[in-house]
Order: sequence, then structure tokens, then C-alpha cells
Amino acid sequence: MAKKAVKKGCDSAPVKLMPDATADKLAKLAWAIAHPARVQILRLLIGRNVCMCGEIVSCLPLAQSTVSQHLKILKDSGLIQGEVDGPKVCYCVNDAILTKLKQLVGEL
Amino acid sequence: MAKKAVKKGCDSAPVKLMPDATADKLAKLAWAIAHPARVQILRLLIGRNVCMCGEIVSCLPLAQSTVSQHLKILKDSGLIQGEVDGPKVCYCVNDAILTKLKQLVGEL
DNA sequence: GCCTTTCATCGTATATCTACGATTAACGAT
DNA sequence: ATCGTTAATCGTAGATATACGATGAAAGGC
Repeated sequence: MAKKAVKKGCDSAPVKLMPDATADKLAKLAWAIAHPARVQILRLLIGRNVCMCGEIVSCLPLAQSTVSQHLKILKDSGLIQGEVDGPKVCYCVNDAILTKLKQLVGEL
Repeated sequence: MAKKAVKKGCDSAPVKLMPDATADKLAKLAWAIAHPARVQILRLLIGRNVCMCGEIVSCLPLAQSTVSQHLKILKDSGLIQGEVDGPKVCYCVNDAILTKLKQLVGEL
């Protein structure tokens, strides 16, 4: 084995892993939907185009403040966006980011 | 608008959100790739078919124990599986689960 | 003006993640 | 049997997520 034995069983591509910004991007988007409540919220919005925060709250077995936090996480990820409408807030999906997520996962 | 104003802007589908097992499933799989290191590991395995744990460690700027934890998370999710090969362990992707992930995201 | 509705934010408690070094377990080679 | 290699697990520390009630801010109705 002189040197090191040539790693049988694994090819020998000179392991190189660029920092890879897309890994970060995918991880962030995946994180946004890494909770059942957020998946349900996202689906709800996809199915209805727009939806008030209050309605979302009444669909989930969670406190209003908790739902608001999940909405914030989804909003921070870019997957959804909220538009103020009087005292209410209408949320809707950001299709561009959703498409980006699908693309990043699809390219895996 | 007499009563309540019919929720202009929002349709009126009688909010009903089944527990939805697929939301849980998607959330779990998304969680598995919700960390840049795990995305990189997954990509590395996809690109090489199989890969020893040691090699993965040397590709990442993380301690061996940390990588092992990430591998465990990926393994628990089903996305990858490890096969013991002497003192080494060769990891590879579980295509069925990866496909499932792609499907769940694609169906969003 | 005042009050109600709607939603975000604050403060808090608990749980889980992330990372590391150290230790343990499994296997082959000598 | 002993040693070296490989990888999982343990133990720990710090950060972050999750959930809730309570409070705060913004807008419209009385």
C-alpha cells in the first residue's frame, strides 16, 4: 500500500466542494418548508391565491402569534409576501421563488 | 357589505385543512436538506454514486463527528443509506426517496 | 374623539440543532 | 492477540426553533 491505496470502491474525482451558494440557497428554502405548519400554510396560499392572516390562523391548531411567526419565516424566505389591506393582511405566494425552489430540488 | 363584507379578495372555500400526512412527510424531507452541509453531502453522493464517510469528511470544513451527525440525519430521512464495507462505510443515495422529495416539492 | 378588529412583536419557557473533542466499537492487517 | 484505521456515539456548550400569552401598532367604524 505504499502510499495510501487508491480508495477502492469510490471513484477518484479530486474531491473539491466549492462553497456553492446554491447549497445555501436551497438549504434556506428547504428550511422554510421544513415544518408541517408552514407546508400547510404554503399549500393553502397556493390553492387560494390570496388569504388573510386570520383565515390562516383559523385553519391551523396554533395560536395566532405562532402562526404569525411561521408566516414571518415564510416571508423571510421569499416564498410568500404579505400585502396590507386596511387592518388586514393578505398573503400570497411568490411564484418566482416557489419556482426557484422547485428548480433547485429538481436539479438534485 | 351589510354583514361583514364578503371578504373581498379572498375566496370563500370553507377552510378545511386535513391533518395531511404528506405535509409531514414533505416537512421531514425538507428538513433533511435544510442545512448547507447536508445539501452538499447529498449532492456529493448523487454525483459519485457511492462515497466513503471519510471522504465526505475531507470534503467539508467540519469535524468528523459533526459530519457523522449530518449523515445520520440524512439516513434517518431515508434520503441516503450506508453500507458497511469492512471498517469503512459507503454511503449512497436512495433514489426512491429522493424522487419522492422531488415529487412532493414539484406538486406544490 | 373612542373602541374594535386585525396582525405583528415582545417576553418567556422548553426543546431541538449544531458543533466540537473524547471515547467506544468494528474490522483488517501484522 | 495487538495495533491502526474507520466511523458511530457520548457528553457538552451555545445557538436557534417552537409554542404560548400578553402587549403594541395600525386602520376602520361608531
